[in-house]
Amino acid sequence: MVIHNMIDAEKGNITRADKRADRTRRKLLSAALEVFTEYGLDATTIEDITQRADLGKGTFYRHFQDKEEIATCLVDLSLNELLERLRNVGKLIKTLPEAIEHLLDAHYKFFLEENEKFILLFQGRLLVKLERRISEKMEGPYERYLHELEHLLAPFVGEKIDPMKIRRLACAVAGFVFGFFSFAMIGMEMEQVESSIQPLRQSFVKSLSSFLGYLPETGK
Amino acid sequence: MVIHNMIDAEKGNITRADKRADRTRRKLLSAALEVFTEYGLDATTIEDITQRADLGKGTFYRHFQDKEEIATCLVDLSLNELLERLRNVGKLIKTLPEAIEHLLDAHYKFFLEENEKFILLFQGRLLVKLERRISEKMEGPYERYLHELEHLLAPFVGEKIDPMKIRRLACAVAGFVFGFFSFAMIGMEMEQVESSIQPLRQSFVKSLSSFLGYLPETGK
Amino acid sequence: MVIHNMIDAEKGNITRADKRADRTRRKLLSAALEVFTEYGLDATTIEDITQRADLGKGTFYRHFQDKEEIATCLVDLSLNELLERLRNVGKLIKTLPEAIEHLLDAHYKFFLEENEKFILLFQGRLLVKLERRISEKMEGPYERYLHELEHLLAPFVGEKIDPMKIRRLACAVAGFVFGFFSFAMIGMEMEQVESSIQPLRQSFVKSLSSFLGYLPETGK
Amino acid sequence: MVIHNMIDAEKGNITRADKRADRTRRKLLSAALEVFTEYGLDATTIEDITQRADLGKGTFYRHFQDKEEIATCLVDLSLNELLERLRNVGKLIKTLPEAIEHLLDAHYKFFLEENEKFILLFQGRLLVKLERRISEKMEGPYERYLHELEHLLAPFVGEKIDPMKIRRLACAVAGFVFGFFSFAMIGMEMEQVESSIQPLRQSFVKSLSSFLGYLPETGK
DNA sequence: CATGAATGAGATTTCATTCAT
DNA sequence: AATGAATGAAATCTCATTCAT
Repeated sequence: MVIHNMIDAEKGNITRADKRADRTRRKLLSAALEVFTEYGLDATTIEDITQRADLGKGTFYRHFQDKEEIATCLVDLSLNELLERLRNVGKLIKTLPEAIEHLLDAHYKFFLEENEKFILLFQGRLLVKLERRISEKMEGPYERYLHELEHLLAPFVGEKIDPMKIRRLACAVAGFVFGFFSFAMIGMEMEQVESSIQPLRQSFVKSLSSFLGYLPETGK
Repeated sequence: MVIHNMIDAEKGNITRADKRADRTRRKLLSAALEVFTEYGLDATTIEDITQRADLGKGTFYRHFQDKEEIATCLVDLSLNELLERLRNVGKLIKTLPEAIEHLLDAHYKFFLEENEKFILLFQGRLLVKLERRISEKMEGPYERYLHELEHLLAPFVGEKIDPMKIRRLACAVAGFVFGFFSFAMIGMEMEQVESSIQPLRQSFVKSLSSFLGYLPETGK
Repeated sequence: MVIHNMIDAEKGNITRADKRADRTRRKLLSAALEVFTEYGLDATTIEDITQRADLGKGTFYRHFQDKEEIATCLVDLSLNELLERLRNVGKLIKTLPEAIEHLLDAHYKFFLEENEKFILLFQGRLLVKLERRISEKMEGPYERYLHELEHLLAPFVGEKIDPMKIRRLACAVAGFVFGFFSFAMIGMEMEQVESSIQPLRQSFVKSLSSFLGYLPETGK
Repeated sequence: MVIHNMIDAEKGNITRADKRADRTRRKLLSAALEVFTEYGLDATTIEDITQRADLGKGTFYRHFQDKEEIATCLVDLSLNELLERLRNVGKLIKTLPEAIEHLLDAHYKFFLEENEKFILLFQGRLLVKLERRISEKMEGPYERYLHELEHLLAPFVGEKIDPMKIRRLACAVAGFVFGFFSFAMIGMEMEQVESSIQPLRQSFVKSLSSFLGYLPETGK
């Protein structure tokens, strides 16, 4: 640590080396997302990742401890991105059906646009219940995601509502979108998936709203 | 197969050796289901399976080519079991809502009773989109399952209905149950899952029925 | 486990497979001793060992967890062999000088005959103070060896003697033989080592005896 | 080395850069001694050294070719330090027992005061017999050390004495101190080691003196 | 038919060394 | 002169698969 760098550090400056390392880290993450989607989390080797990133094998270990860590990191990033969209309510939302509709919309748009991230999240979901060691790190993000879903729905539900009911609602929303997508991907082409979800979404919104005791007349 | 056995076979006799082999095969399948559920399909080794089955490692290869084969076999068996229940309509069903309700019921009862099989099927689902090599064998059963779902729903839908709509319906049913379960398993205890799905199911039935243009008054 | 084997097990029989495994284990141990002596504990790779033993790389891991384990095992075996010789007092020993002489003799004969084992034990000695993780397993044998030395010397020392003094004596005996050998091996040819230790031994015996307050006249 | 520095060098000047480089080199040596003692020569990585020295990894290679070189360098420095003490005879020494006593004293004081250096020298000793590649560089210092020991002892021994006997004596002195320390470190606390060597030393002096035919009466 | 010891291909992981800054 | 990110050779280790018994 020469004085020059110390000054940098004090200033909170980012050195050139830091920038380079950051670029490398991003290259690894993006390569990993690609190959995880193509070959599957388990089937992917570290070398698959570094080769795709056009980096040396050893470089991976400078940035991540193991495959698990990069996977958890990607799941976290992807869920954050998804949550960002969920939070980002464009038009004014006043009623519960509107809220549910927005959440479903945001999900399926995200999954359609970021197909790779959907596949990653779907795979990550699976690991949560298996391999105890991983789930500790991995379960966190999904828990957080579910909580946030509840948090986004809560304001549109009467305060007297059983919190358990909101949790069910959140599971239903998340489960429906993930599940439908996962099966639609077997039975249909990508374009069909897109056009299929639209009409289903509407009836799903209605049924979930009424499940929470929503009466269209009153708006509550 | 010595000549002795061939003669037996010709006679249609089942030798003692055959019975023993069959018992061994079943032990392997049941052990595999257990460990696949505990450690995950990929993380499970052949030795995990044979150890759980209290058999020698070599024995595995006498009955299955590799892990893939036993996994596909288990998926197939489990889906058959599920389909058996779906087909097995107890009470008289006349309307579409009744049909959907029955399917949802049968699914979630199966998943609750046979939790291990749900986890297996969920894992298998995943592989279909990944690891090209496996999916060839694995995709079949899921396709068949989806077809059968459509087949079971078709009679309750007007003939003029777009077949695509039925496919969507099947995906929605399958997706909803799989997805809801998968998320419910993070957010709730097993007993809560059970009590949670009940009320949701009803509103889901309604929304899917209306999606297919079902009018309660007419019963069509 | 077929009935046949169960009977074997009950009888305490050793199956043919067991015998084969045992032969392999011994091959590994003997190969490891060789290469550890030639290249050094640290410089030796697992493959060096298996190649020397003319076995597959994987075979090593059937029998030992890692290099550490096989090294500790060898140290243990070698120390046992050495201790066996120490215990095995041929001629009648009545006085302390005779006892010390016997111990020194037994040591240096062992080291001359089993040069490889000396080098191994010397290397192992080193590890005890380093790499905490290893020392836990490795320290045991050397402790035991030191204790046994004390145990062998005790009867020839008056009971009133401070136990600390016996410990010092044991350290002196062990230290002298190990140390002298280690330096003699730099400065001399093997034959010279042999002829060198003889005269030194005698004066060493005398000095150690007198250190413990032994008076030649009284025999105590 | 830019021209500017060359001119300085010609002038015999020491530039600021030179001083800085020297400080860095010393930091590396002292860090290496520490970690070699803690983790062992082989287990230590270059990064362990530079991290301890709070320097960049690349800096190491500016000062030393590899781990071997810094290790050999440290062994050499430590042996020089030890030899310096051996040469530095405080009080007048006239007889062989006095000479031996002084040498033993100097050794064990050095080892007690500079415990790290003892561990290093002990490790280095080991490498001499192993790892052919290293020993070439490493053997030198130990040879030199042994020679110097002989050289220091020679004047107190009759000229007619077989030079082989002196070599044995040197080996015995070095071996005893190294060996005793190494075992004492297992069996005792550091303070005990200190108090233990004192009485042993005296009887050892006597035995070695008489081994060389020294008769107390004559002083020769 | 059942066994489990042996195998080696291939994955993970470490670390000495280089090099652009 | 000092740095530390990147590298890939070489080590460790796992596990599907074979095969003699």
